[in-house]
Amino acid sequence: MSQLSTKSHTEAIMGLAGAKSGDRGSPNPCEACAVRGLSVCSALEPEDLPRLDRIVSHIQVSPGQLVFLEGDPADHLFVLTDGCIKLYKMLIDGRRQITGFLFPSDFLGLAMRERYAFSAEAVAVSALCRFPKRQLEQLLVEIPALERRLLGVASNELAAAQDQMLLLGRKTAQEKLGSFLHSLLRRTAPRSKAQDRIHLPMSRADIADYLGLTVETVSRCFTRLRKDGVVDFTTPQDVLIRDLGMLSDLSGVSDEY
Amino acid sequence: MSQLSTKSHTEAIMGLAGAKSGDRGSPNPCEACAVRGLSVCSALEPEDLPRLDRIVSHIQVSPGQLVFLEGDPADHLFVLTDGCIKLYKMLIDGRRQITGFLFPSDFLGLAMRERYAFSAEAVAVSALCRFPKRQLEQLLVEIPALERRLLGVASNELAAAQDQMLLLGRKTAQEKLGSFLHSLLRRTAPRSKAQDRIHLPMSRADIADYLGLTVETVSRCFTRLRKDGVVDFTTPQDVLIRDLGMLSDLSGVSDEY
DNA sequence: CGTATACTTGAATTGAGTCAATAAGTGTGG
DNA sequence: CCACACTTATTGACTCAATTCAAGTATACG
Repeated sequence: MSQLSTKSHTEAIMGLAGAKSGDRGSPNPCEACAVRGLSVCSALEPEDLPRLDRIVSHIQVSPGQLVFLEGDPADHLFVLTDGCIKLYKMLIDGRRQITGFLFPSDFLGLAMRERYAFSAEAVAVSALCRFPKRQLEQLLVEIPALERRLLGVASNELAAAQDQMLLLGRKTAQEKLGSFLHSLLRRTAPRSKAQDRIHLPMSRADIADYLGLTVETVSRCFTRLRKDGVVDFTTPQDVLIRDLGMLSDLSGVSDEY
Repeated sequence: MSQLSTKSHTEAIMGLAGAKSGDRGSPNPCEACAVRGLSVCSALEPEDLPRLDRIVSHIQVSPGQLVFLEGDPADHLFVLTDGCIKLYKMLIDGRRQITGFLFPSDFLGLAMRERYAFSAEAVAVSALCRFPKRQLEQLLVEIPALERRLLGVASNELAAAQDQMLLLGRKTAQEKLGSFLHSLLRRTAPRSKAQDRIHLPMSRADIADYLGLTVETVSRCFTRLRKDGVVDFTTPQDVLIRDLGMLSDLSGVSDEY
């Protein structure tokens, strides 16, 4: 288990990244980006997009592949354009806490100083835009709107982190699962056709490590939610929400202001 | 328990704040501020300080008094200059999770959009500088270094939030207490005379709600740490670190990179 | 088609919680 | 200064939600 070694693993991806970047025919891919309007990039005026194109490269990662490892020099920032990424921290004995799942348009790389504070690993086949930190920092100076936007993203992430602390510290296993499904629904439903269906790209073990539980408890709680008529499973990865009211009650948060 | 009402409680303090602000003799108190070099204000050049003085007011809060309540309109940002503040979120049934303790020089008010995402309440008699959000945002536009600094603060807080998620989701009660003492030592020792003593301004109940435990478990774990020779208590609020090595081991984090 | 992997289910165990009592401070007023 | 009430912290006995250990079942894959 060399997961916590301080050796940089970012290089492993860089070759792939270069290849992928070179493959692209379009001279300004940012303009055609599917998540542009949703991500931090929306802070840019159309005429500024080429400046982003100049410093961006594109990488792809397969399930289980690392984007970076906790402790690696934090040389790059990312925007996830497709797939799903998990972020996690580990204790020396292997206990793991997943601190977040990223979905398309999410920004990656805020919680860092000189080195990444957590590891990032692909859950599904994923595509990311990669920005060299130095060059992006230069852009921040030139485009204040981008920095403002980044502060907004950080603010949202901090609020989400506090919700997760409330979940981890004070909710029951059943409530944790309910909250998890509820927040996934809010994040992914807008971009999906079926408003009452959730696809779970991550394993039960990932869900357990995100909620501070074990796989067995996750499985048991899912079964109970199914028996109570709150949800149903087409496959273990595909959830149908049958009673949104009950799910909201379980998640413990009355409603958003 | 009207703790979660959406009515603003900020007004209760504003009268006090005005009085306190008026009391001050100095025309530019920021210049003489004890925590200036440590807080976000250090991003300002000396010649910019008067601009901060123009929009700042000073408030004081007693233990148990609210600075603001979750859901209040987020009209102000703060810098803690003295004392200790706890931040928390609650579930409808009263379960509480403290998401952080603030100490002098800490910034308050990042995790918010239109409304505060958590409540802030004084643990000890505390003094804060209060900045109207609109006016501070204007300053951010004019002083890019301030915005850069704020992004750095947000980055640090996000990293701390992830450490706390690891603690809440995966550490044992004993490890939680060890980590808590260890991080308090790192935060407050540099500013204190005794490098091996920690003062705990918060109650056992606050510590429990911060670590996702009960008061009884906190008490039992403290007793065990004492019996194991890791710490000793002069009073229930004053801890003497007797074996820093053991404490570090317990906290589970090998070391900082 | 066999084998590894992921998920589910059951039985036994346990770490932390709940309930209850005691002890130690803290402050108030006589 | 002491007696009283009140809050905070500690300790003990018992309980339980979630974990651990152990099968079993389904699903994907070479």
